[in-house]
Parts: sequence; structure tokens; C-alpha cells
Amino acid sequence: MKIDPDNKADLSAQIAEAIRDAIVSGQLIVDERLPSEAELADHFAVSRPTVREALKRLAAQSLIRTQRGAFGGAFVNRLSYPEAYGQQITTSTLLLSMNAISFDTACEARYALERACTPLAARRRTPDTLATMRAEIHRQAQPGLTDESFCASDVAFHRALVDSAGNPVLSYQLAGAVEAMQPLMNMITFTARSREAIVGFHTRIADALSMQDAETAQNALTELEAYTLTLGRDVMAARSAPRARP
Amino acid sequence: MKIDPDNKADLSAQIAEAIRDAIVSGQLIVDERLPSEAELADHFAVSRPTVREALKRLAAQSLIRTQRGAFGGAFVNRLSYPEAYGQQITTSTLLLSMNAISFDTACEARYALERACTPLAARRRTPDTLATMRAEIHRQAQPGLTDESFCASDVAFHRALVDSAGNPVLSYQLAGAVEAMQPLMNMITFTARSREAIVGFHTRIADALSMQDAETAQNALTELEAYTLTLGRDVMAARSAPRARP
DNA sequence: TGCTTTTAAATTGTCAGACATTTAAATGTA
DNA sequence: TACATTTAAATGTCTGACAATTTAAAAGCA
Repeated sequence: MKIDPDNKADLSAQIAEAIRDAIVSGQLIVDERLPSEAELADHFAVSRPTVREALKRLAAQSLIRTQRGAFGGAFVNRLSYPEAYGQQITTSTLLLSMNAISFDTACEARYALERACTPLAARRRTPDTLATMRAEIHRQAQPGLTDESFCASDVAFHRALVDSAGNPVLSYQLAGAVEAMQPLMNMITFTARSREAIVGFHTRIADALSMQDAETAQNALTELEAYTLTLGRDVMAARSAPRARP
Repeated sequence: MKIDPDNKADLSAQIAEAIRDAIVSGQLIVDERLPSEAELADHFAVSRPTVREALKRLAAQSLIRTQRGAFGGAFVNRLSYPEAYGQQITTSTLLLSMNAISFDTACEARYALERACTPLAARRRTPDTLATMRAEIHRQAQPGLTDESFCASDVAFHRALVDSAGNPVLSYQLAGAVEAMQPLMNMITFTARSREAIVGFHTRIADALSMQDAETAQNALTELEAYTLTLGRDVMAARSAPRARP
């Protein structure tokens, strides 16, 4: 069923991989119970702690869930959308924060992906998603809003835009791109003036989607991208040359 | 530095989360060495196996790497693109295989994302990526090719298309969408006739990118999507009603 | 019989201590 | 100096045990 060659490298990793392969290949199906830790230890001829380390690796990827007690054990987990979103966001955030991705590159990717959603969003937008977008726009126009809240609202607006496309796979793929950008966006301290401009773009997008005008929405997104880029560049420039100041 | 409230649930998960938070918040920076397992056990007032389970969880997400020997230990890992690709693909594949995503939905998401890449790809395509695309097209036209090889070549072609955009973040995001579709695409047994049509679409796309004509490439992608959808629907229909056969 | 309570068993979660293995630095030697 | 040897620190693994939890079956009772 699942065997283990006599490699010398990291038994727990090998066991985890063997079980993972059994899951992705369909040998173990959703909600099926794995053998108990003692049985697995016996099967792979290792100790229980080693098996446990392997199981924890799989649990970290949401491939299995464990339940204590009699007739408990480890079960193959149905990967849910929220779990997948979470992993997607964690991975994207780390990738962006650790690899010196330029602001320009991240921006370009994000807006390219969002533009991919607009034709579908224009066709399928519901009163519900439109209301969410309007509500976030209204919030963004409040004068006393903190920078953090403004950014959070910005993310919520763009998520609503993506969700308007009515395709869960697309929403999942975009979650990482939109959420992971937030730390980068937070670096840009929005002045009242730039907030006003952004609210303007958002309004144009919402209006266009409301009228099912994909092209106008796409153009607004493109202009918003250009504007965001200039904001980002200004911040970078001000940071790299903050010489003369009293 | 990193403390642990007196919850009763799964110490190893709590410890993993505490360390993960320290990493994503920047308290622990890339290549920094974590305290030894014994020190961590002491710090969190748990046993070493419990700490080890927590570390294995983090290792499964490529957040840390471990090294044996003196002055070894656990180090904060710089998440590389290949690792991120791998996790992206694993998660996407499981999500698609476990959640009864319709072929239509997956297809729609995939081609929407690919179309998002074409404007950039048309601007930035290099002789190298064009050559890769041509080579895969040539392979796909070989008569003796197995279905598996044809699908693999199809994936390679589309990856080259995505990579042409010259944006690593985009390539990363798309990796999941393209690769995870492969099992679904494999379900469609391509006849010689449909292979010919697909090669035609691919040729049109490559030609258009070569001439930096984004619009034509996008149109070809849209037609390829429509064609793929009809293929998928025919297969589904033939499967759900395979009554009359001698 | 039918319901409630108790008991027992199975399983994961955790601990303690030990040994094996690996690796790099420190030490010794030609 | 250059090379071989020793040593110490750290992870990888094992054994055995106990605690906590959960369910199923057994026991008790009306």
C-alpha cells in the first residue's frame, strides 16, 4: 500500500510524503480514517514520535485533521476554500516580503489579475456585491479614517470586485494577490488628496460594473494602477533621498 | 518575546503559531537561527517532542529549514519561488480535486488569468520564450504522441506563455491555475482531429505574440477556451449517457 | 422493554530520558 | 602551515510511560 525505501534522510519527511502521495493519488479518499499512529509506526517500522512528526507536517498543510478519543484518529481532510485562501495568503505574503519583489512588479501582477476579472464581474455583478463596493467607497471617504482602516477598506473593495466575477476558483487565486499586497500598500501613507483620487477611481469602477460596462471598468483599473505606481515611486524617492530637512 | 497563553488545545499547534507569527511579523529575519529545540522546550515549558512537532509543522510550510550537527539548528527559510510554486500547485490541485469544481468554472478561471498575461507577454516576449512555445507546438503535432505527453506539452506551452509576461509574481500566481488543471484536462481524450485544432490555436497565439499583437492573441485564447469547453462538455455527455454500444 | 448512568477501551497528546548521527570548530601533530 | 583527530553541540530517533478525551458497550434501574 505505502512503502518506504531504505533512505537515510529524514524518516518523518519520507513518511509524510508517502501519505501525501496516497491522498493526492486518491488511494485515501476524503474523510477516510488513516491507521492509528501505533499501526502506522508498525507499518513503517519506526517509532510513534516519528509518525507523529509526519502527521503534523500533513496537518500543517490541512491535508488531515485529527480527533482524539476512541474511534478518533487522523482523517483525510476536505480542503475547504477558507483553508485554501489562508494558505494562499500566507505563501504569497511570505514570498513578497522575503524576495525583494519591487513594488512595480507586485502592482503590475495585481492589476493584471484584477483586470482579468472585470469582464466576468460586469456580466455577473449582483446587487449584493455592488452594495459592498459602495459601502467601502463610502467608508473610504470618511475624513477621520486611519491609514490602516483605509487600506483594509481598499482590500475589501477589491475583494468585492473579484468576488463579483462569481467564480470561486478565481476568487481563490486572487486572494493571495490582493491580500499579500496590503503590507506594501501600507507603506504608502495616503494623504487626503490621494485618498480623494482613489475614491474617484473606485466610484468609476463601481459605476461601470453597475452599468455592465467592462471596458470602462478596465480603463479605470488601468488608471488606478498608474496612479498607485506614481504614489509608490514618490514614496520610494522621498525615502532614498531625505536629505534636506530642518 | 514569544509567549503562550494557558490554552488547553494542542500545544504544538500553539507553539508553531507563535513562531510563525514571529517570522511573518519580522521579529525573526531570514537565515536567523532559532533557539535549539532544548531551549525552545525550556522557554515554552514543554517537552522536546512537542517542540519538534511544532517545528515540523513549520518545515512543512517551508518557513524553516533544519540542519544537523554542531551549530546546526532551525533557520528561518527564505521562501524561494520553486517552493512557493510547489505549494501553490499542491493546494490548487487538492482544492480542485476535492471540491467538485465544475470543468466550466476551472476553465473560465484559467483562461481569464491567461488573458491577463497576454498584453504583457506581447510587449515582453523574448526569443527564448517564443522558441519554447514553437518547440512545444512542434511536439504537439507529432503523430505518435501519447495523451499524457500531449497534455504535458500543453501545460508547458501555457507556462511559456505566462512566463513571457516577464513578471515572476504573475508566473507564481498562474502556476497553480495551469498545473492544477492538468488532471481535468487529462480526462479529455484528445482525438487527432481536436489535437490539430489545438495546435492551430497555439500557432495563432505564438504568431500573434511574435508580432506583439496582444489583441489577436487574446482572441485566439478566447476561442481556445470555447473549444476546450465544448470538448469537455462532449466528454461529460458521453460519460453520463454511455447506453447504446455493441 | 426502554432509558440513564457507569465503565471500559481505544486513541491522540504529552512527557522523560536515552542513544545515534551529523557537523563544524578546536585541538594536536607532522 | 597543513592535515588528521578529537570534541561538543545539535538534530534525528527510540522506548516506555502516563494523561486526556471520546465513544461504545455494559450495567443498573424504572
